[in-house]
This record gives sequence, C-alpha cells and structure tokens, in this order.
Amino acid sequence: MFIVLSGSPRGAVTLTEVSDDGILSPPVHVEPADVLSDIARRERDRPRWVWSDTTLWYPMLLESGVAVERSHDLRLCHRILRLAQSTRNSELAERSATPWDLPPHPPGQRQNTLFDDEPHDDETDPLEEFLLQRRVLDTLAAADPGAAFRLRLLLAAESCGALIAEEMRSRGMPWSAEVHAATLTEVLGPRPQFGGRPAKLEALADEIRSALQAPALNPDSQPDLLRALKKAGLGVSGTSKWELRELRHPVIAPLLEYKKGARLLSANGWAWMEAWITDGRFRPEYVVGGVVTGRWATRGGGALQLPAQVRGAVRADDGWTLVVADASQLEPRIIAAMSRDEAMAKAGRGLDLYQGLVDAGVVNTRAHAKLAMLGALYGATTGESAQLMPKLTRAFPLAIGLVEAAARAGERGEQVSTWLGRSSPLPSDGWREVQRAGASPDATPADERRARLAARDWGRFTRNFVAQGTAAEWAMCWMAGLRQRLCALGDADSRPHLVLFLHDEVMVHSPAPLADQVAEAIRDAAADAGRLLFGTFPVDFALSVAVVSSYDQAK
DNA sequence: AGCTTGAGCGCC
DNA sequence: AAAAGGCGCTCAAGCT
Repeated sequence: MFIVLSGSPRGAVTLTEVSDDGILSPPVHVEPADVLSDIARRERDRPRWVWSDTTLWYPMLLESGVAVERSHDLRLCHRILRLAQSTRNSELAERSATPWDLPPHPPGQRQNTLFDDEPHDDETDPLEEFLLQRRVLDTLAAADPGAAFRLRLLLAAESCGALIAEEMRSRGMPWSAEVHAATLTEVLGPRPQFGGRPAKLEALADEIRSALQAPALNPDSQPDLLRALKKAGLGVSGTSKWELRELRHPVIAPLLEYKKGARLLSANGWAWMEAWITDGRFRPEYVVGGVVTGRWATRGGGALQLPAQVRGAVRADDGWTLVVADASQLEPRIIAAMSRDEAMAKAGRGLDLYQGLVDAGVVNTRAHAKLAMLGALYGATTGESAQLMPKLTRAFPLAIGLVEAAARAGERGEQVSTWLGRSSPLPSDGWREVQRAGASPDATPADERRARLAARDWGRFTRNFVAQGTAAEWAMCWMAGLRQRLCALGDADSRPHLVLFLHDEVMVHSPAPLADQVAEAIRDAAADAGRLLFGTFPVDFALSVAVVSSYDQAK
C-alpha cells in the first residue's frame, strides 16, 4: 500500500492511499498540528510513503523521532525513469521538462518552493506524478517483466538510500574534537591566535625559502613557487607532488611536507572543525544520486574524502563500538556477475580477487593483477596497464567483453545501462558536432583526430559507467538490507545505526555487546544483495569487516 | 567586490 | 613514472 503526501512538509498535508492495484482512496486532509501523529500512526501499517523529495519531508519526521520503513522519492525516481533506456518511449520520457527534472536543490536551501506551493498544478502534483510513474512501470512490465522488476528494485533502493542518508545525517558520525585537535597540533603546531600560518608550517616555509634562496617566497602561490623552483635549476612543469617527488634537491623534502600540512589545514583544519563538528557529531549532507553513475555525493564537509590523517577522530561513544566493512574489489566482481563470467567469479572466490588472478596463472604478480583490472575498468590505452589487458581478455572474455561493448557503445554516442537499468546521459550537442565534423568528407586530419579523441573519452566514461553504476546498485541493496536487519537489534534508544556510507564501505555505530551480531548482519546483507541482483550466479562479494573503537584502526 | 577557472590533492 | 573512471573542496589567479 502506498500513501501519497502532498502539500507542504510544515503545513497542511493531504494524504491519498493508493492500493497495490492502483485503487485510490478519498484524499484525507490533515491540519499542520496533526501531521506528525497521523504519519506515525499510519506507519504501523508499513505503507510505502510517496513524497516529492525525501530531503524536504524526512528531516522533520526524524526531528520528532518518527522513522519510516519505506518510501518512494518522486524526484529521484523521476530522474531515473526520464533517462532510462528501458522507458525510452514512455509518456514520461517524451514530456517536456517539468519541475521534477530539476537537480537537487542548492546547498543550505532546503525549502524548495516548487513543490510546496498549494494547490499543485498537474505538473507538480505528487499524486499525478506518482500515477504517471506507475503507468510507465506497468507498461514496461507488460513488455519486459524482467526489466520492470529490476527498475522497480532500483527505484526502491534509491528511495531507501534517501531515507538512510537523512537518518545518517540525523544521527551524525561520532567525532572526537579532542583527538582531531591533537592531530592538528601535532602536525601543524598550536592553533594561531590571530590568523597566519601555524608554527610548524611557517618553519617549513622558511626551510623552503632558504633552500630556494627566495626569501620572499609564498609557498601557497603556485606561480611564485614554480618560478622559484625553475630559478633554482629544477626542470619542472608544475608544482604537483608527483612531479616533485622524483627530484633530488634539498627543497623537496620540506616542500612535500609543507604541502601535506597546508592541505590538512585548509581541508580539515580548525575552521573545518568549527563549521562541521557540533556536540561530538559530524553531519554531512549526503546527495543521493548526486553522481551520474548513481553513486552518492556530499555537499559541504567533504565526508566522502576524509583523509586517512584525521580518521582517528571518528571514535565510538563510550560503551559503543564501530563496525566497519568494505567490499573487496567490488567492481571486478560486479562485471563478472553481470557477464556471467564463471572464470572471473572463480578467481574471486576468496577474499582477494587480485591474488586469485595470480593463482589462476593470468598474471605473475598481485600488483599486475590490480593494474590490469583497473585498466579494464577505466579504459587504459597506454602503459603497463594497457599491455596487460590481452591477458585479461584471454582469461575472462565475457567480463572484459562486457566493458569493451560498453566502451564501443559510448564511442558511437549511444546510451549504456547498469544491471538494474540506470542509463548513462547522452553526449552533449558539442560532442555530436565534433563527431559530425570528423566524419564529414571534407574533414581535416585535425577534425578527425579531435573526433577520435572525444569518442574515446566518452567510451571510457560509458565503460566505467556500467561497472561503477552497478556496483552502486549492489551497495545500496546491501545497505538497505543491512538497515532492515539493524532494526531488529537492540532497543529503540540503543540501536546500532549506520553512520557512514562510502561507495563500497559502511560503518555502523553499535553498542559494544552487539558488535558480533552487527558484523553478521553486514555479511548476511551482502549475500542477500548478491542474490537479489544476480540470483544464483556463483559470485562472492567478499567483505573485510573490522570491529574497532576508531576509524583509523580499520583496514 | 564578486564571480569563475584551473591546479592540486583528498577519497572510492 | 604516469595514466585511466567518478567526485568535492580550497586556494590563487584572472576575469568582469
């Protein structure tokens, strides 16, 4: 059963029940004061809540301690359906753009008036949109039941992801400001009282100035630094650390150390801490579906790029513990399953698929296995990685064939789709124009070259899209299943809960005595996700699971 | 003064 | 040694 919510999250709300058969009950009007209790009461029947945008509706509920089990996020689902190859000719895809096509609202601006205005017109009415989406899926189901099943699974997983994102933000990641501050002081020196560089960083800057004999140098200025390096006789084209690392000169060591410190200061320094840590919690804003492939993004805080340096500050509360799990070599296992490549699945039977490649005699070393696999997933064209590719192709023709086919499709300007049916965007008009010019009878060699390079670029993108996007689907199913299992553990006020999701990694903050049960739930949910997507195909989704008191102890 | 762009580097 | 997919964030530089 579905309940469609329309109106404004903080105002009066209209609820319409829609049965699984599509029968509508008369709409019920609820006054603002009664909305929370009404939703909480109806949640006992475990409906799927249908609303315009989880980020608009769910925070209000969570603030009042109301969690919901299932939802359908119309905006996220619309974006998937609109682009999907499998619903290509549907009434939804053929419509001109509506407000449902808008990207997620900009940072800080959580009130989106587009869906709050009352009354809604047909274009913005949540019930209309929901019925439209149902029609599209029903039509697909009649033509291709399997595709409809997978797409519905994707929409449910995406919507559940949106719930989880808000729940994680509501609980927050446990963060010790004391540990973080101690790390900063150790690396940078004490926090400057009146701005300026911290002492240890300033000392390094002085070392750099004297090593380069440039007393006025500001090491933060790329052009200044580049000029000074060249003047000191170093043949560099930029100031990046991977170029500097190769040089032998007294300035290199302090310069690299300076860069590392300066990076820590600007990205995760005291200012970051003041902006993002409150009451011992880090609450980043996750953007579900923020990446074209279906991966999540974040807005502010950089939660998905926490450097190893500061991970020690993620610490469980007293009496609690962190259960951290990550899927090993997820994307290779995904392409093995998608292509039904039994040989590659067999190589991934243990924890380490790369070692499995060595044991199967495909390559000589683990490092080669990793390099070759990354080349296959990202489309390496040169270097050692590309040279290893033929070995992979011989050993795993199905899996490699799958990513190669995705690359060729992209080069032709076609869409590709993930296992559950999320489709890649079409290339831009500019790209098509470049292809047209390159194929024209009076194309110059430069035109042809430009077309070839652009085609290859887009092919590398579509190649990676199918693997990265399907991996994201597996991860969302994993996490949704885990969330369900965690609900059955502990008491309401001491329940293990997700606090971090990082593409192929999850972290659960758990009462210490429940850690083993949480670890088991994580493993069971991973196995479930594999079966949900790929049925009985024998591919292992291996996990490494660690029970730790702080994040730096994982791995 | 305020905006965009590019370099650089952190994560998967 | 760098490369090759997806991102976010910050700073300085360069622009209006």
